[in-house]
Amino acid sequence: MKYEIAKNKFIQTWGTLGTKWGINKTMAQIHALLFVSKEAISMEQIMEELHISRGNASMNLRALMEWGIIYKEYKIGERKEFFVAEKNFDELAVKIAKERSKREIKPTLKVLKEVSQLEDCKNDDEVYFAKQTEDLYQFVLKADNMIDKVTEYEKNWLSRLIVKFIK
Amino acid sequence: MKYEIAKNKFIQTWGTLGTKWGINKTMAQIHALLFVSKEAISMEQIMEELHISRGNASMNLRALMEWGIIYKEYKIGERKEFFVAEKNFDELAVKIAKERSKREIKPTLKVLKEVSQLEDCKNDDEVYFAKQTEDLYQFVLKADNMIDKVTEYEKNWLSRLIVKFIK
DNA sequence: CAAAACTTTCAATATTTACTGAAAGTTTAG
DNA sequence: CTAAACTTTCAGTAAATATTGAAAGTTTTG
Repeated sequence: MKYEIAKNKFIQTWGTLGTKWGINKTMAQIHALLFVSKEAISMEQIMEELHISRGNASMNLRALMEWGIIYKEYKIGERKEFFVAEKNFDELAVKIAKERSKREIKPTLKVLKEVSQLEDCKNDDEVYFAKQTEDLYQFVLKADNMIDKVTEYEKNWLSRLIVKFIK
Repeated sequence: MKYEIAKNKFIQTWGTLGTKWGINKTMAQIHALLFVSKEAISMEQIMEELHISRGNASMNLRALMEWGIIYKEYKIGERKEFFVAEKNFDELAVKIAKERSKREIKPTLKVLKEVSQLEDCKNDDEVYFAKQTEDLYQFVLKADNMIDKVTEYEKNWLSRLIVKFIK
């Protein structure tokens, strides 16, 4: 496959994958572009390569920086800002996992805890609801704690996890 | 909190969480409703509780069955179909993980492999692209294999994983 | 076999989500 | 200080996605 075709295909595929996981297409595409770029690139270049507007580029670059998976870089003698992606895979996975935990899992846990504490469980339906939500709370909590634990201080956590599990 | 309020809040929250992970709101809400219901419930009841149309209910029930996380049930003397959710947490997590792997990860792996095989890498950019996509392929492959491995025959895999990791 | 009881389909429509682009904001250079 | 170079914001619009509802399909019953 030719470079231009391959690069474009990669960017499109990563964008599509993003949408299926609740990440907007442009955000995923910008990440893909930076991820395969050896050099830091400017907003101008991003707009051009992805055919997107200045506003779109600006907003999604900010979002990616908030996720901590791309960084700003300054070149001497240049006024413009340039961007680079986090290139370490474990670091990337850790940051995504932590951010999603913070944004989505933890708020959900809070609600699960709330709703599982019913005032008074008169009938079977109420007892069952309380039990199911309580159990779900415990399960999600356990999974989320594992994310915290595994990603906190570990480098190469994925490899270590695999080794440990296979044993 | 009162039962009706709590139940509604749980359904809404689960629906919202779904949308953030690329699952449509109604699908997640139907799942939530069935998940906290002791008895199997009919399409009619689902439509009523969630205020959705017949078509919407029908399509999302089918989707949930394709994911293997809800089941049809028949009651004697009743013409209607009733539905129940998978209530085992490990089973639920396994099915979701496998389905997402099949639908999203494996197709992505295929593309990653393709694009990493560049015809000829003349310049630095091309070499870098090939390296990054190849490394990404390996990383995603490793993660996906772990999902396969962990979910294939194991019961209580999450607990076992935690125990193994903490050791 | 016909009608009743139920489910599925899908074109039209509504809703949600993302994107644009021009104006406003900010920083740097001279 | 102010003009140039650049970035951000956000109201309006476009695109993507989900939902409706009525018609078509299917199964069961008498």
